[in-house]
Amino acid sequence: MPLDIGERKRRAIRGELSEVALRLLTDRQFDSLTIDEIAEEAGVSRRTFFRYFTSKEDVVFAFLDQWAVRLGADIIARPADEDPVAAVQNSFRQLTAAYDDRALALVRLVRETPSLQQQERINREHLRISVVNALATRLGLDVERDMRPQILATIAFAPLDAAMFSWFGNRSSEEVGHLLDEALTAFVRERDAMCAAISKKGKARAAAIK
Amino acid sequence: MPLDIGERKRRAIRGELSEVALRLLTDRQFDSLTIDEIAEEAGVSRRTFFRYFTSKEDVVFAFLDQWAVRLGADIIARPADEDPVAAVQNSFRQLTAAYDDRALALVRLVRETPSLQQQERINREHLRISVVNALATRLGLDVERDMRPQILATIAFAPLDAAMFSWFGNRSSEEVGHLLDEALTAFVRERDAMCAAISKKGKARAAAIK
DNA sequence: GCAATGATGGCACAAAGTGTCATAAATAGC
DNA sequence: GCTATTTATGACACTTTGTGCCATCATTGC
Repeated sequence: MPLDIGERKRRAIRGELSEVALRLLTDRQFDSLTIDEIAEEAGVSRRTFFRYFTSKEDVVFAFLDQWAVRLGADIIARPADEDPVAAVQNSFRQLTAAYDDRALALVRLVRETPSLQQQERINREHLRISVVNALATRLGLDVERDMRPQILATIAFAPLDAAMFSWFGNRSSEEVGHLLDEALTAFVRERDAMCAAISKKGKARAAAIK
Repeated sequence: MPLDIGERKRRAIRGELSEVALRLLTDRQFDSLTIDEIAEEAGVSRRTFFRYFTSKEDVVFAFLDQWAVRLGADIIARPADEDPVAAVQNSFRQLTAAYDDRALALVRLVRETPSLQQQERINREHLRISVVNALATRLGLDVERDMRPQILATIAFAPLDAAMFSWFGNRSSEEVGHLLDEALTAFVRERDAMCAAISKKGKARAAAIK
């Protein structure tokens, strides 16, 4: 049974509302748009709006809904012998390829709206949690007791974070794909430097951390 | 001139307000506490409250005010030949040692209050940005153009994130210091595994990421 | 057809957060 | 010590968010 009818309808309305909101926002400040306005334009009541979205911020990110789910699935589906960090990064690359026009509108909004920056953080957190769970599955570890998936996910996400930070920050005019490339390059370089330092200093450094 | 008198006073009032708020919250839900109540208890008007805090969430984290600044300074002050990641982690260790009772009350609140979880995220982000800047200073890099400080900061923060995630999540009853130890152990293990994998597979893996 | 279930709209309401202005307090200059 | 100027506060009104509640309407099953 692929999505019962009710769920389909619900998704459609959510999509409709989010589309209306983004359209109204094309040349405006996020704060200046009220929910009453969105609701009226979409032909529903404000009360109904809040049955589909928990907050005004929520509606802007609606179209990223399924990302976390897909990313997790992709990671699990990767070849079992692939390095975990590489698996995450390759899966994520696929996902960013799906960025569409709405993403660009979104970036402008996020840049100039603190409350949307928060929402973006939540979004990324969801993505991260999804990655953590996927890695735990891959490695056969229990997320509740073992911190390794957490650690690996954070490390694998480092380039993504750097790229996003730049994109939503002072380099929003550049291609996100290009920024990600740059971040991955920096990642590889730092990782290799770190490894080189370790193999040289060895136990001395391990002791220093402790 | 160490802090003009006005700034001192301002800090004192902020501290007072935050203390009152935390006291009122000892056995209550965060949402059930109104700003009117805090203001009245502290003997100021609601309008004045909002001159010291930008939001209700803000007041809970007030006592962490200077952490980011201190952490950044600590990192810069570390021996120049110390490994960057180790420098961050050692500095952070010092900071967590300063966790006091208020931190425990805070954990309970954060656990059961979504809006505080957001604030906590923002807090951690500030900490991270502070680390990024400190690392850039240390390495003589420009944060605007070079992503390496970002990458390094994220990697160095991985154990912290893991520890915090557990602490604010399902292991809030344990010592945060202990959780951090555990995270650092996991970090070292994964880092070493990563390095070992690289030195073995070498270029094959670098190509796979690309 | 009819009953039950669920979605919607309208209303009222609490609370957050902001603009504005009058007043009180602190500070500087003389 | 007195006045002028700046700065913090309080009071009030206002917009908006988000929620509880209930009557109404549509959908579905029988």
